[in-house]
Amino acid sequence: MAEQAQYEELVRQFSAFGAVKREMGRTLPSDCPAGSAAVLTLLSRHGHMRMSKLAELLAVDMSVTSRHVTHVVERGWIERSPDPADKRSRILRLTPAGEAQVDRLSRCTTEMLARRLSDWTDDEVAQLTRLMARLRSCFDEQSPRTPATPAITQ
Amino acid sequence: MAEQAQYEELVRQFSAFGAVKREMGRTLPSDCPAGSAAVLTLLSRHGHMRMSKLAELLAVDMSVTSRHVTHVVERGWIERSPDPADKRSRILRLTPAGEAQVDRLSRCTTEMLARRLSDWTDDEVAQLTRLMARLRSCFDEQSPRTPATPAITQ
DNA sequence: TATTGTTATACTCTATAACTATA
DNA sequence: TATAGTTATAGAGTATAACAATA
Repeated sequence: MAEQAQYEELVRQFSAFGAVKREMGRTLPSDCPAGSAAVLTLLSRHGHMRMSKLAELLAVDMSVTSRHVTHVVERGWIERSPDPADKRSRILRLTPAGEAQVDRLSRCTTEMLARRLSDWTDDEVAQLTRLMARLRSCFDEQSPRTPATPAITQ
Repeated sequence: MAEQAQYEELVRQFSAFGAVKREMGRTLPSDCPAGSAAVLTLLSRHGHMRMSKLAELLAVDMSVTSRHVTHVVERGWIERSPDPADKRSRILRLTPAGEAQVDRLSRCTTEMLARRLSDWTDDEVAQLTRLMARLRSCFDEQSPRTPATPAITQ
């Protein structure tokens, strides 16, 4: 349990993080904004899934997910096929072109981070990653935005 | 210098951080969105300053700063007076009502963080704060958005 | 001419609510 | 009735460019 001044400083860093996000965004291809990149990355990492699952991983409303997915489908990077088991659902899956795009994105962001964080050690990068992951998990739990399906752990 | 897989994981956390930001935003008063809160916090921390300085601290374009400031001025939280030394400039200063609002915001976000991070130690909070500050500094330097005034260190 | 700041316009991301189709 | 997904609408945040006033 930390003190008020510490929390205020943390909030300040949260706010300033926007600049990092925007700078990351500038390195992305112009036809692949951050929302699309997130969709592709998650599908690459977790494999095919339904809209609702993707919305949960993105931690945004399904209406938002739907728009991102439409954008990505229009570019041929993922396919959206009906789920035979439940005709309301649609299964999302990366196309070969989508996998190529994921590679491009990965190279793109990796190079930029390698440049920006050239004086960070492996361990420092890992620490930041771990702390941010933990932070997110603390904001996931007991959220008013908890999805219908309770306690999905991967 | 870290490896590609590590960077990809870090990028994933960057992307997911949006959920934290949005949850933070939900605790703010409805007439004080994140942009306004950032303006107030920076003025409280650094004292009165000009638009250009505030834009630099916010790390956004001055046009964006101008809109946020207008919103905050309209609510009576800061005053925007002409700079006698340079009639193009305007000096921004918290009003007493603004200071009260800063206190409200601080209590608000502090309580929320104390609730969310109840099982974090002081040291862990400090670590995350430090790493995020360093991250930001790595993205500030040599940025294409470097402001006209070179190397302002507080 | 260059700089400070404002405004107009456009784009991205997000949520809420209304809707369709299926369970 | 309830759930999966889409679409319409609205709001916040941002950047670029054109502009006014001053240096």
